[in-house]
Formats: sequence, C-alpha cells, structure tokens
Amino acid sequence: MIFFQLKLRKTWERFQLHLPQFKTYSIKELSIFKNTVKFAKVELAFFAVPTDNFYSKKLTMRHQTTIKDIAKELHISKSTVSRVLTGNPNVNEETRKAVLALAQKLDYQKNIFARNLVTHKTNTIGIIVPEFMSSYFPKVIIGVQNIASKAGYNTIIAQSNENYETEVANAKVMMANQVEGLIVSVTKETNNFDHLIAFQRKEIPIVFFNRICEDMHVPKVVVDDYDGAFRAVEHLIVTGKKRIAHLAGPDNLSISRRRLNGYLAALRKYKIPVDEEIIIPYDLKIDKVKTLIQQLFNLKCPPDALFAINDPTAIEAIQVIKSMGIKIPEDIAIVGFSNDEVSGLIEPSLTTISQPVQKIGETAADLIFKLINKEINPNSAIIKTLTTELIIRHSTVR
Amino acid sequence: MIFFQLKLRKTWERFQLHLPQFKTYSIKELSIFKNTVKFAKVELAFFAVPTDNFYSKKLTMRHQTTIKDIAKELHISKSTVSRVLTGNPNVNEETRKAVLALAQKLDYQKNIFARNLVTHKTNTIGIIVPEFMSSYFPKVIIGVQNIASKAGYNTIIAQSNENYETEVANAKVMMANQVEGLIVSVTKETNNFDHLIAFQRKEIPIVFFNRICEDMHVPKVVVDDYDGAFRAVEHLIVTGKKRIAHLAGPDNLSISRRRLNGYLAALRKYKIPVDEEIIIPYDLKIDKVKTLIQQLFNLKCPPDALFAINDPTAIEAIQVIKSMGIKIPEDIAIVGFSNDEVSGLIEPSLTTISQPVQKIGETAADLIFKLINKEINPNSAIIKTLTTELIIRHSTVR
DNA sequence: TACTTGGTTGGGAACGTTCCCTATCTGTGG
DNA sequence: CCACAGATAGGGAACGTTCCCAACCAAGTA
Repeated sequence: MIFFQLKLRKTWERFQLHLPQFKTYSIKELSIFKNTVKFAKVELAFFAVPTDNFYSKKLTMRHQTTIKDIAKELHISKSTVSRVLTGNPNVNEETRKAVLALAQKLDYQKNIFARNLVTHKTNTIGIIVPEFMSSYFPKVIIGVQNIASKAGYNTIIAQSNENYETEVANAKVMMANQVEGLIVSVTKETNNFDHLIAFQRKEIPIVFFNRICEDMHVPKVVVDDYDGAFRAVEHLIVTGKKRIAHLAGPDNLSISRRRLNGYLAALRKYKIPVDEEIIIPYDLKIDKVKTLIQQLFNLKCPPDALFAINDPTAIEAIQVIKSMGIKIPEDIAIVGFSNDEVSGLIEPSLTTISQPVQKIGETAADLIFKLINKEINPNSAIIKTLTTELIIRHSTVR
Repeated sequence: MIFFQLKLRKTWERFQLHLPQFKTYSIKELSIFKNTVKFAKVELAFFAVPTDNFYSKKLTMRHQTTIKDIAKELHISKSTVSRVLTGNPNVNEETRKAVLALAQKLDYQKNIFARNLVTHKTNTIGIIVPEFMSSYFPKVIIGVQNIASKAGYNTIIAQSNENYETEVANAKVMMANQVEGLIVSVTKETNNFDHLIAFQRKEIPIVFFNRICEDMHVPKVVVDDYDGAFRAVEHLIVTGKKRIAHLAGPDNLSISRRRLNGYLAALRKYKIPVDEEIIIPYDLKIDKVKTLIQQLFNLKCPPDALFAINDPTAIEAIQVIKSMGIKIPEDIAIVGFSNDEVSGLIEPSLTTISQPVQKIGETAADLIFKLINKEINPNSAIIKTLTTELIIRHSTVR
C-alpha cells in the first residue's frame, strides 16, 4: 500500500493506492483521474504515513442546510419548500408549518448568492464617503442605514480616504456587489466621474450629497451652503468686523464655490469691498492651515475676522491663532461650517453653521429608494436643499 | 384587439390578444400561459390602450456581459474563457490576449455571486463596531481596511449603535454574506454571545477587539488597560492628589474591569485607602455624567481627582465641572482614556492614555487572515496586548 | 512504429436558488 | 356527467461561474 498526496488546485489531497507488485509503474497506472495527475504531476509527492492518520475528504466539509435537504427530509419538492420560504401563498398550511419548523431546526440560512444569481435583486445599497474621521460622514451613514434597514436593505459602506484611486476601486466593489443604488460624496481630488457614470449607464440609481458632481444629471442632496455662508459672514459684519478673510475650499468642489458665493454676496450687501488678497485658496489639507494663517497675519493690513470653509479648518485656525497670542474674538473672530462635535467643546467655542447631518443621509436614502422603485425619474436631477442654522458661540462674540 | 395587463409575480405585464368575435370567452380561451392566468386571475385587469404605447418585455433588460458572450464571440468554449479570467496558465498566449481584449471591450464584469456560489469563497471580511461617532472605531476600521485591501479582501462594515438587537441583526447579515472572517467589538449591553458563537460553529474565524467576550476561545486584540489605568492614576497620585474618584464602566465589559483593577492597583501601591463611595458605576450614557458629577461634589468629602473610563466621559465631566465654577486641575484633576481627537483641543486639554488605534485594527485584521489561512489555530485564544502611553496635558498639570 | 509527454481545448456537472408551466385532486353548478 | 374552479404540488430550466475529466494534436523518445 502506498500513500501519496497531490495538489489539486490549491489544497493537498491524500490518496492511497494498492500496488500488487514491486515494480515501476507508469503514471497512467498510478493515476486515479486520467489527466489530472498529469497536470498535478510536478506537485506529486510520495510518502508513507500510518493509515489511521488519514482523513476523509468529506469530513471537514461543513454542510450548510439547503432547500433540497428540507425537501428530501419532508418528502416534498424543493419548489414547495421555496414557495414557503419566499412567502408564496399557494401552500397548504400544514406543509408550511412543517417546512418552517424543519428550517428552524436545521438552522437553514438562505444562500443569498444563489438567490441574487437568479433574481438579480441584491437588496443592497452602497455609500461611498471620502473619510470618516470627522463626525459628519458617520452621521450621514447612520441616517442612510436608518432608512435602508426599514426598507429591508443592507448598506455597504466604503471610504475613499480622500483618494481618487481608492474611490474608483470602491466604485468597482459596489458594482461587483451589484448594489441597487449608490450614494456618493466624492473626494476633493475627483475630477473624472467615469467610475460613477458607469452606474448611470447600467441604470443603477445614484444620489450625490455634500460633495456633488454638478455635471451628472442625477438627484443631489445638499444644504444651502450659499445661504449658510451668507449668514455666517453677515453675522461677522453685524458684530462689527470690517475685513473678513476666507479660507476657500478647492475650486472643483461646488460646495466651495457655493460657500464662496455666499461670502461674496454678504460683503456686497453691506458694501464691503472684496479683497482677493484675503480670499485664500486652500486644499483642505489641515496641516497647511498654519502657514496660511501666518501668511494672513503678515499682511500689512491683516483681517479682523475669518470665515473658514469648514469646522476642522476653523478649529485648526483657532489653535494656531491662540498659539500666536492673538485674541479671539477681539483681534480676530472666527466662523466655521458644519457644527462638528468638537466645535462646542473647544476654547473659545466656535461659531458655526449647523446642518441637519443625519437628515441628509435620510433624504439621500429616500431618494435612492424612490429611484429604485421608479417613483421618480432617474435623470430628474432633483436637488434637495436642506436648511442650515447659525450657531453663535464665543469665537465671534465674547 | 383587446389589451390587458396582469400581474405576474411583482410586476404588471401587458399583453394583447386578437379576439375574432364579440362573445364571452373562457379564461382558457383568453389565457396565454395555461395556468398562470388562473393564478393571476384576481389581479387581471382589462383595459384599452393605444397600441404604440406598448413596450416590449425584453426592451428594458440591460444585459451584463458574461463569460458565455465572450466564448460565443470568439468561437471558443466558456471553459477556456474562464481559464483566462481566473489566471490558469494552461491557455495559449494568443487565446488569452484575444479573451482579455474582448473582455475589456465588452466591459466584462465578473459576477461574484455566481463565483461565490461555486467556490464558496467570498473574499470578504466583516467588522461590527458599536458606534462610529467617536474617532476610535473609524480609525480601527481604517487599520482593518488597510490590511484587508492588501490581501485582496473587501470589508463589510456594520455598526450596532450600542444596541444588542442591531448587533444580532448585523451578525446575521455578515453570515448571509458569508464573510470569511469577522472582527467584532460588542455593544455595552451584549451579554449573550450566541450570535457570535454561531460563527465559531461554522468555523468562520472571529477576532475580538476592545470590547471582547472573555468566555469565547478566540483571538483578541486589546490594549493594556490595566497598565494604562494604573499609570493614569499613578500620575494623579504623584501630582499630589489624595482622593481619586473613578467613573467606572459597566461590569459586563472586561475593559471596564481591567481599568478598574489598574485604578485599584495604583491606589494600593501608594497605600491610598479605597473608598467605594467614589467609585461610581456608570453605563456609558453620556447624559448621566452631569448627575454623577454633582453627586460626587455633594459628598461631605469630595474628590480632588477623577479618572474617567474614557475620553468622551472625561470631556463631558470637564464641561460639567467648568460650568459649576470648579477649577481644573487645582480643585479637581481629570484623566480620560483613549486620546480622542478632541482631548487636545478642549480647555483645559485633557490628560489621557493614548492607544495605537489604527494598529489595533491592523493587528485584528492580521489575525483574521492568519486564521483564514490556517496559520494559527482558531481556538488558540491568543491575546495581543498593545501598549499605551500617558499623555499629560492641562487637566492634571497647570 | 508505438508509446509518452506537453500544450491546449471542450463538454458538462455542480453550486443553491427562483419561478414557469404542468399535473393532480377535490368540489361545484348546470 | 361535464366543464370549470380552487388548492396544492412537482419537474425542470435558468442564473453565471468553476473545475473535473476527457480529448486532441504535435513533438519527442524508445
């Protein structure tokens, strides 16, 4: 008796063979499967082991209960079992009970892959966000999941880490998982939208929020950035500030442009001249803030107020300014945008624009499901604008 | 000509029928499919519509390219195409190129559901966290995803919202999606672990982190809570504090117990008597903090230091204490645990224990892949303990 | 010539569902 | 008795892969 193992595909399998004479055998004589051994030959390894060390090939296979097992056990057809499990009413009450009971007993779990394969329904939506270090995106996700789970849908979450390539990869994963809808806020470096247009082409609903792609004709959820920015800057003006700087976000994000426009409009309304010198372009990289702030204060005529594109930036600005020994809000008042958790905790607390973050997620999810159910036109390009609120704290008023 | 629509399964389909005479027709005469109409009968609805309003049943079917399409186009078998696409080397170079080119051209996307169905490999791991409002869990997730994507795996993220039922539901989703491994930090109310033991039974690797289940014999990743707590309290003692209170976490979380033990050990080392009165049980619900703090200061002998179970709690405590007009750190010093983002920003900045959060995620993911590849024993109950660091800030030292 | 051998390809079962269509039985009204 | 109906069940194709096994051809090798 000779024992040997060979590598079939990935795993080593063991076999035993009874060889009657001591002689040289041909591969063919040895082989169990005619050609397989040929292929696996290089991996073939003879060795001797005690017989009781052998394990059956099937032994380690953990079998998951299937519809067929239930059918066999109850002597009915798998069609009937399927009918019970999918809630089709055309089943005898007793049969139904028996199936349900046995399913419970055998711990039956529907194989969603088989199901998806035939129905093309995955009951899954996806959401791609640029990060979840700030409290904003997690809150949006909670909103989305609230609505999705009510609709019996799962949510696949992906974060692109503000990296375009990762975003593309995430989109591919979403596609491969056949999400029925996709909610997206793009990275700050995303300028090419092919990976998202692919969804449109396949008629998979997309909804944007926060960082939107204006060129794509799909529904979007935003807050009224223009109005928020306007009121933030108006507040600064009303409290007596004359020279208001702005740390502006990247130009390719419409959100930056809208906030910038709100800023400009407020200045215009109060007849304050616009000075390009104190509108600082900024790429949302938090570690750049220090340099930019120092730059502002090196001007011959430094600003007496700062409107930052978002809260993390404003918070970093506060740190920097405090460390420079400049007084907030007396020497310079600061406003952010978002009302992050931290804003109320720092010293001085940050005046900011709050947005209904969870509501944004819920609204986006609502739209997705309306699209999935064809209640609205996929190309409708609805823009849901949620309102913001000015939260006045100590960074502008003592 | 009569038009009608009937509901087959979920959707209304339209049909047209040429009826030669005006008379009463039997269902059978009308029916297109012998029995189907019988079933759908109750939903049957006759109506007249203009013919050109009709749409073809197949028209809206968007066809996704399959392996078969490629095979047909190139006049080769789907086996060969599959071989190319799975990287099997036994294919002629020209055939390979042709297949790859056509796949590209037709925008072929592998159907992962069909693939999973036959291979039982999903290339997916899951992670369940209690929340992601604090920066802790998001950072862990980033760590996990780093490792997972390197291994070619996708990560399904779920958050239980500190709710036991949601956690169970999440576990079900993970199971249904046939994750190959699961990383978990349980909710504060989880006492029953059946939903996780189910994974063990199916031999799906589990790794715990942070909030672990001590009774389950699986690998775990934790930080040295005992040591961290010890050093935090030691620091308070060394800076001259004599009466150190502790806001202790729920008893069912081992993390709370370990931190409590570290606290007790430090007191013991410095021969400070333990006073049960100032070890306050606390259920991690942030809105309870106010009452508990007030309670502490109503004691005839209030504490001069506070060790809070985690940073959010410590931060809330600082807010409450400040609002009471009590001085930090002179009247009471405060230490947290975690080094959340906010800790360095608030006033006074919080002394705390920092942990290598992203590393925790990476370690957990590493373990999962070692388990998946059977490099370590699934029941080994390895505990990876990562070290912490004391970060001294102004909440303890002016 | 008669084998091996290597390189390449094809046929077809299997994975676990859903669902179309058919079949059978029983009951009912004319 | 017939025609039809309602209730229930079964057979089997289809979904898109993977992969076992067999087959074929050309080139060595004895």
